[in-house]
Amino acid sequence: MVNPPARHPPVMADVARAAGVSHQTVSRVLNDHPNVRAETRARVLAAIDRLGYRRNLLARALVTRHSRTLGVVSFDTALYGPASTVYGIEQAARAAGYFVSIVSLRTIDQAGVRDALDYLAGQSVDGVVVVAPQRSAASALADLPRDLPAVAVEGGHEGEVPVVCVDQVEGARLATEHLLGLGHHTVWHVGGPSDWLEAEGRAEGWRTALEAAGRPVPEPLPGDWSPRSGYLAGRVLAREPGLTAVFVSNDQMALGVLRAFSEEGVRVPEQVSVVGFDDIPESAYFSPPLTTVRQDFGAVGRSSIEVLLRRIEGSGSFPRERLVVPPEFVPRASTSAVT
Amino acid sequence: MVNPPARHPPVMADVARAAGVSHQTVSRVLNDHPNVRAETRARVLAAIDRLGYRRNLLARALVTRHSRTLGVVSFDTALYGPASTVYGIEQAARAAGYFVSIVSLRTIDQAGVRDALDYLAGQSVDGVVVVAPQRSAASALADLPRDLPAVAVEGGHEGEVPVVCVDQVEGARLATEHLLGLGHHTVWHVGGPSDWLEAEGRAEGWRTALEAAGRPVPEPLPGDWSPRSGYLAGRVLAREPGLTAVFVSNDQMALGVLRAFSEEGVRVPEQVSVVGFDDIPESAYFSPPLTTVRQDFGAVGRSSIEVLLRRIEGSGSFPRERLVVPPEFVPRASTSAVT
DNA sequence: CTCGCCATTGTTAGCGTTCACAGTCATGCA
DNA sequence: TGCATGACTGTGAACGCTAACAATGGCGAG
Repeated sequence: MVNPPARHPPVMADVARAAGVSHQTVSRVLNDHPNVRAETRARVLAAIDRLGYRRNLLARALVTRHSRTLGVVSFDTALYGPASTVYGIEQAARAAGYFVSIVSLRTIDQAGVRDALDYLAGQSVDGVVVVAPQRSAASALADLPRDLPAVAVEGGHEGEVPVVCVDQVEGARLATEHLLGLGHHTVWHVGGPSDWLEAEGRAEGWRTALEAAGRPVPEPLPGDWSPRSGYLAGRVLAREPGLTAVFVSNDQMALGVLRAFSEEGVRVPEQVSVVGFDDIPESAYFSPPLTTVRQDFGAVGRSSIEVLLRRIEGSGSFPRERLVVPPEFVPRASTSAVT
Repeated sequence: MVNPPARHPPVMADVARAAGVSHQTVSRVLNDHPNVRAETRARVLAAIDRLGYRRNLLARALVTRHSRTLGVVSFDTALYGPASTVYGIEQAARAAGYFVSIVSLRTIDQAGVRDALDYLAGQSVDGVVVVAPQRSAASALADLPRDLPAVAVEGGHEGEVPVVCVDQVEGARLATEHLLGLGHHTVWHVGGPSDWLEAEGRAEGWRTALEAAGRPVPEPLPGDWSPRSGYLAGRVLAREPGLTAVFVSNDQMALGVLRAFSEEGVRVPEQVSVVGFDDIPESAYFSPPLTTVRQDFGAVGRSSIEVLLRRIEGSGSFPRERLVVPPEFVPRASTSAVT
């Protein structure tokens, strides 16, 4: 007795033989083609079930030219922001029936992003999401393969690539106006790395809010997102006479500022009010609990996939797009009115 | 004049024509086959370069039966631990020339893990890494498709699947012995969710250390990794007479404990010493900076890929494997000797 | 001088699917 | 009764690559 189709997992032809139909009919059943007799369909499904057949997506992708895989390029996904964004993207993509292939960059620069995109293109992804918060990364998107649908998250508006982002400027404005509303004469700022678009947007929102209120704009202190850089900035700020309010560009640095203030005997919020940005899970338990601005990473992920799939599945060209997700102000105990 | 191979990107046959050789020779050049004349190789490479040819990995995978893609299944990659682990895995996999396709589970249970594995198997991944810190997830690995190489990270020792993990028991022992060494009579414990293997290991290490020293073992307080649950536990602990030392199962909960102590007027480390676990980037800037136990997620990622690739690329069977990465004790300011 | 070997190259046949195009058969209508 | 119609099914040819084998030609050994 000849060994049937042992060794390898069953293929469509095996199912066809078992069901007494042609492989094409099996394909039709699998693809929900309408013109299949109910009885035939049942027989095929039974055979599929009996043999434990699973369709080979590689072969399918080869002929359809669609891999149903999306590429994601991101900077250091161990960080809270990128990790949350990628998580949101993955959830949305899988819900839409797409696989997600990820490339996480250790350092970000134009060449790195381009290499990553090349790498993914070689894998025949149907499209890519680039979490490109740095100016240098954003510019790598400008010379993207013409036929590879892409969307940038938190990116700049270079080229034709659509962008999904949280309104950083608005978030910073909310934070700054909150502080001004509490009676603070002006607000100091600890910024993020200069080539990050998010840092830029937050600084811009802070500055505009101050200018709109006709207040002096202090020289911002530099930071690199790390608690340590916030701590260093905090040491400096603690010695600044007349300081009553600080807007820090992210929560981790704000933690460093709080730590420095605590060491220097500056009481928060009694003497100085502090606002952060991001609302990481820890912020509500800082000492004191940190007033901050929350970003809805889930919404960003969902929107970016939505935009991307529209370009992949829809045909024709699309207008330059820029989708802005609103931030949410989260008041806590690190801010108070001037007495 | 006939339009050469426009429209679609060039394929191997186009390169062959351009170089005046057969497609098989092009294939040989691409695969570094030795028997190709240097001059021919150069001509082919020139043609590849000129046409901008990129080999279609899908077609290659179809015939070689190797996709050079690894699947990663993980629980909520927005969390620090899983995010760091997945980051390490991705770095190691890409360095080895593999793509990484990720499935991030919102909730974890046996069915979820099995579905994820099915999903990935359907994509013809060459192997999977399961970041399965829960008992329920680990058991889903027991009935894995026989022919799909797999490795569990932080998993149990069910089935034949090799495991890579940080030595949680040892880490907890280090933390507990550190506290006992400072003169504390006993150490309280805030634990993680009961079905997490990491929580279990940490509780075990804590308990054994106490028992080995002949000290009383207080009833551990329950937690769910969140700062909030740590805070709630902290409220209870603050009222515990005679309490001088607490080992908290992760840094986020430790933050909650610190917050509760601060609110209740319990001074750390003067009155109570606190030790966490994980060493998240924020820990060094808590008030006070947190003594904790660091896990080397990069090493875990590298090791898991190493083990997995050995099974994919090597042939034959392998012994049941369990690779343990040592933790590192990080002393900071939240612990001090009993006065 | 002839044979066999080896380096090099080409030819053919898949991998497992979908697509395009034919068939077959029952039905409805003239 | 004949024939167009539409529902259903089958056949062959891609998709772009690698594997297996065949063919070619140059060279040294016998």
